[in-house]
Amino acid sequence: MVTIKDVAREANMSVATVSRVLNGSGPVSEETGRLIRELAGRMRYVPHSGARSLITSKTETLGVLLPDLYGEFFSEIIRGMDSTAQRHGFHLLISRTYADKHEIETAMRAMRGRVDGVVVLSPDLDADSLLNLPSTIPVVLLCSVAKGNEMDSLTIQNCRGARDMVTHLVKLGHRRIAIIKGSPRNYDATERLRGYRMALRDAGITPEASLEREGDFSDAAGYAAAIELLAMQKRPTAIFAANDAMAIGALSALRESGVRVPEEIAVGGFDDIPLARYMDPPLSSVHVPIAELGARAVEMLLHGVTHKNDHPRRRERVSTELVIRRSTGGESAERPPPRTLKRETVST
Amino acid sequence: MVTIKDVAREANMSVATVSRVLNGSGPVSEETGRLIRELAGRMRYVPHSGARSLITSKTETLGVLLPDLYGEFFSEIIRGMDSTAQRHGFHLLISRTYADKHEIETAMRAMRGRVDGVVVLSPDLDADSLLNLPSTIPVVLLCSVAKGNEMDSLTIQNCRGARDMVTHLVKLGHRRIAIIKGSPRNYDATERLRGYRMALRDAGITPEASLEREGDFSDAAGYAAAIELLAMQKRPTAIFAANDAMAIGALSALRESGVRVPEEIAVGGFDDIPLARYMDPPLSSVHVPIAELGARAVEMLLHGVTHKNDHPRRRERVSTELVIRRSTGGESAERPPPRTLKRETVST
DNA sequence: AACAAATATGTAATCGTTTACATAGAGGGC
DNA sequence: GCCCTCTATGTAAACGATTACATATTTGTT
Repeated sequence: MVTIKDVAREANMSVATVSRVLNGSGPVSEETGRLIRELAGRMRYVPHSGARSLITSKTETLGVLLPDLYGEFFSEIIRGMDSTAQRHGFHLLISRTYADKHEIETAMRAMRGRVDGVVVLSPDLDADSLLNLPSTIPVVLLCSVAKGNEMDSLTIQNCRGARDMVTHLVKLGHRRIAIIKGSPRNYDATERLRGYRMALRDAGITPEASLEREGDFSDAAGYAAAIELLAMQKRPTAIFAANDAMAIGALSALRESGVRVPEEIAVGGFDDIPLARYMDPPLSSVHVPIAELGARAVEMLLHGVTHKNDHPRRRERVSTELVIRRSTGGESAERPPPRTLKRETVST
Repeated sequence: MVTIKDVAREANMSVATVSRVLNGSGPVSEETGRLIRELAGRMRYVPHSGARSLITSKTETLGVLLPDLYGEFFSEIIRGMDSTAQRHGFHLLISRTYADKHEIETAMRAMRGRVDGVVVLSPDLDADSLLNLPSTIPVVLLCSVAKGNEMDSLTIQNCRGARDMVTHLVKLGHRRIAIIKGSPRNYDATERLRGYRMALRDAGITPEASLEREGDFSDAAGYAAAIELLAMQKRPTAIFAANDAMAIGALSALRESGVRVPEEIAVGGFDDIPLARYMDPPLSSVHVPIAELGARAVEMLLHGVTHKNDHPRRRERVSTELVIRRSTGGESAERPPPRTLKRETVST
């Protein structure tokens, strides 16, 4: 593997000069510059980033700690992060962890010397507390807000989004609106529940415990909860699932039970995953700009990395948008399946 | 940031001893070992991996070069890679590129000194040729087979999978079976086309150009192709889409046109993405074990990395499996939406 | 003509590790 | 008591870059 020394020898120059040419630091004669650049190219010299980061104490790499989550959310958030990072010349070191304190801590240490900063996605409410340990590198906390500590955080406008959806249902005349909740330990889930209750109160409706069903963001949970709701004497006329996966599970339960959506029961989800529009009926949801979330997290992190000294900690929130389709029967329903997709879906 | 020197000073020992303790190399007294380990833990010492990799010339990191692809495929393959890598104590450095020669090459160099090996997912047939440059580190080529060079490759059993699906359609009595193709520059697409033709020939049917429609793996393309097929005087009785996204697009075109599936036209896809089973009717497809694909790629790469000297190049292929649901009306149709999902879908 | 300033280049220290080699004391066999 | 072999530790040289400082050459000012 060719090193800077090899190039220097070949060019009859010192390594310092080569380094200066390649980094554009310090003065060099035009001729020397050309020679060395040409030589370096021909010899396929690429600086060893480990060596470089050792002396500059910069790695130009950002760490990403993600819980073991699946599907569209994962890929979208990485896309947002990577494109932003790449635009700034940074790489992404990705690590999946279980969202538990110990694992996160282990992963954090493993990143030492490899990254200039870390984005931690920690929807598990417990996990954030340990993160209070003063980290030596900048950290951005995603989908969770750490209590009174020293890192940036970025969250989804969960409460507002849920409130919008439920208010939408209320406007359609629904009074008995059920919710299929997420895990009580999940930050997003608790916020969405808060928004649900808020919207009901806004409408003068008293939240009712029997209409709040446990769930865990899985489609199986959505299915089970829907079955339970159907068994009630006083059925709800609308169901708000705290995420689309559960909404889809619920839809399939309703279909099996011969319940018409939205005529007998309206269904709304949260996330607006791509398949939402392909459901039958197409699922109304709360759109979350996932890639944007990732992009913004990296931007915040990069600011922390480059302005380490003066970087005021921030708490931001990306906004959501209500997307009305046929599953809630709203008047302004979106047209049936769109012909063009913003983004191409590539199979393999 | 605490270094090995700090620990050594605190322990009144030389850095060599500390290094030996922490790496379990060389002999140390039990007492010294305990002392240093305890101290290192308390001081939160973590070795600087850059420095370490400089001297050992190992990074314990694998690079992953992915085209800008979306959705489930991306996250699943990363999952498979990461879990395997983690099990071997390796990290993943992920970079998205456009699948073009220049970009791939740039990304490859940027990885120099950062990784011990690279997995390159290069479905674009052109891109593989440049990869022939003798890379200094091991490379595993995914979803593409490089011509007569020196890297491992791992592909999907595309041809066989497509053949199985089409044969299944033939067995149901179909004779006029259309295909919605992928890009002719895409390796998976061309192989699936090959499988389609093979199955037809096996059944004594002559492939017909008018039944082979262009597509690009996007749902929009599937929709458009289906519309075209419906406009033919002699409509096909079955459609095989080269991936699920196009199959879903086709389904929605058929629904809009009031064509019953599978009674009037049967539809089969490829990939078996998670939403396939939620379609109406549930979509028959060819299951691709995506996570496994990623896992196997990393395994091959790790073998190349650790047995650098004697590592015979291999060409492997992961097998697919036909999944019959209602969209092809096969007799042994899978039961309606499964109640439990192997993997939990977490929203955020 | 002399000297300062600017330009081009080289020398060597440094970053945080690992590790080959050196050293020193302890134990054992004769 | 001598030598050999362990065991435990220290010393210092790498690894491949960057960069402060030194040096030599050129240019410009007076």
